[in-house]
Amino acid sequence: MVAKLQIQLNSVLYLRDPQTSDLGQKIVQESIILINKIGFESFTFKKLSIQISSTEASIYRYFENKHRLLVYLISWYWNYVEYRITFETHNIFDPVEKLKIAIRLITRKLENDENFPGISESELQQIVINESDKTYLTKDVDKINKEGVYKGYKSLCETFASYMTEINPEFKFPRSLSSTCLEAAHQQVFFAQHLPRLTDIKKEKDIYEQNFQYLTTIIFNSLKK
Amino acid sequence: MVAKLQIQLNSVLYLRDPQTSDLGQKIVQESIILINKIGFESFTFKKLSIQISSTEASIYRYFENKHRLLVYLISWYWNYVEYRITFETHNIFDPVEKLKIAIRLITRKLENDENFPGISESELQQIVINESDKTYLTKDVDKINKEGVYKGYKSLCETFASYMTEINPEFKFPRSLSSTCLEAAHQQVFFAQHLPRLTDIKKEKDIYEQNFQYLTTIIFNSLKK
DNA sequence: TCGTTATGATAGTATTACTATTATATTTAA
DNA sequence: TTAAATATAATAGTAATACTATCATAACGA
Repeated sequence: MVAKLQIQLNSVLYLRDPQTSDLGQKIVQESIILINKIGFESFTFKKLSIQISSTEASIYRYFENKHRLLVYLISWYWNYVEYRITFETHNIFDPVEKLKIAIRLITRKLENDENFPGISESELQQIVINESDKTYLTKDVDKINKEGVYKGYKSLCETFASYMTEINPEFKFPRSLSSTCLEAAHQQVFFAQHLPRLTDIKKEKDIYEQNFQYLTTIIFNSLKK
Repeated sequence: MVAKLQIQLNSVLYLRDPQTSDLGQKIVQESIILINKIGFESFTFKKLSIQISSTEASIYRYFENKHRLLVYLISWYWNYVEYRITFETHNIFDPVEKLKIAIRLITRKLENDENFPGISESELQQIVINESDKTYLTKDVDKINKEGVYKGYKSLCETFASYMTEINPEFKFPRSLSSTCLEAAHQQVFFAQHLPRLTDIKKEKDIYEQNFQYLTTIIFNSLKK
């Protein structure tokens, strides 16, 4: 591939676009590593600034606060997943096939993608597993939702729902089933890693394959007429 | 009913049992109201102490920190739900019936239960919707899990799973489907309230009835042989 | 080269999440 | 009934957090 790709994100997600400067890219890159390492609660701009040999004030010029930075990262991830789905389902017309590809993509262990240097997709995926729900589980969901912050996730959810409706137009809960499964896709991995009694997925075997089997089972059974 | 009931919780959930003193009960009661009002992130022991005309230090004698208090509240809730399921399924032997009763109980809007004065079940249910995932989405899940903090939730999950296995012993994912649905039960309400494009449940109609229909559909379809 | 913009350096503030100490009130046990 | 134990209140203190503000300097672009 020759052309450079870039995930274009809604400008409400940042104060200054981190993709346009060295410091910005460093903030994104290193925040992924640091959040993964110490967890979002313990993560602070102060600690990050030390990591990247910059200052708190400089980071605040890019992101309003650490929650916004998390939303930015998670949003990048969902946009990336949707781009991958679009790419992989191109020229495929059977909705069952398309849905399977999409399920595979949300359950697969991500490898780092050379098309997007500076972002470690595999580490980012772990952040999605551990922290993504915190993007919306906040008292000001409504406020930041109005700004359009969750567009990427909604769009992905609608993509899934549209495949489901194609498969069975009578099915009454395509969006609910999509959001439930998008959530389950990372939740089940979290449970396998930390609370094994809440899942049948065994971390000794291939978590991702089992998760794919699980989601395929419930989705296609639910869609049966 | 004459006998007084009490939900007996694992003693690792508190430093001093709040059910044994006036102050303790006030802490629990008012924390439910305050967390609901301002959200868990903004909630502090300082603010709570003002609300109940006590002091921060006194609250710290009951709970190690605010996260533990949240875990206590959510744990109380799941234990309560399991008690209700046990009660309502008593003398019922058809697993399909039992599962339906259980689904009804996790999707129903709770009314305040006179058997447990001092706890507003309806407000607590809203906390479950908004904050419950934060009990385990923390860097020290493994540590506090070892202490047995999540026993109530696991037990409830296993109850659901056991009904599923009774219905279809070949079904491979009873625990996963149970945890997915327990999570979906509050997630879908949250989405209906704040991110409607992620769900088919409309907040204009009866959220709880729709949610019951949704979960019943996917559970029983998934369990079909 | 002048003006704009980005970054760094430094300082400051209110709040948070505790811990510690002491005084006082209440309960219980001998 | 009195002494001892226990619970709570009152107060103070600390390190860290989540910012905001100011100013100097470096780099960059027209």
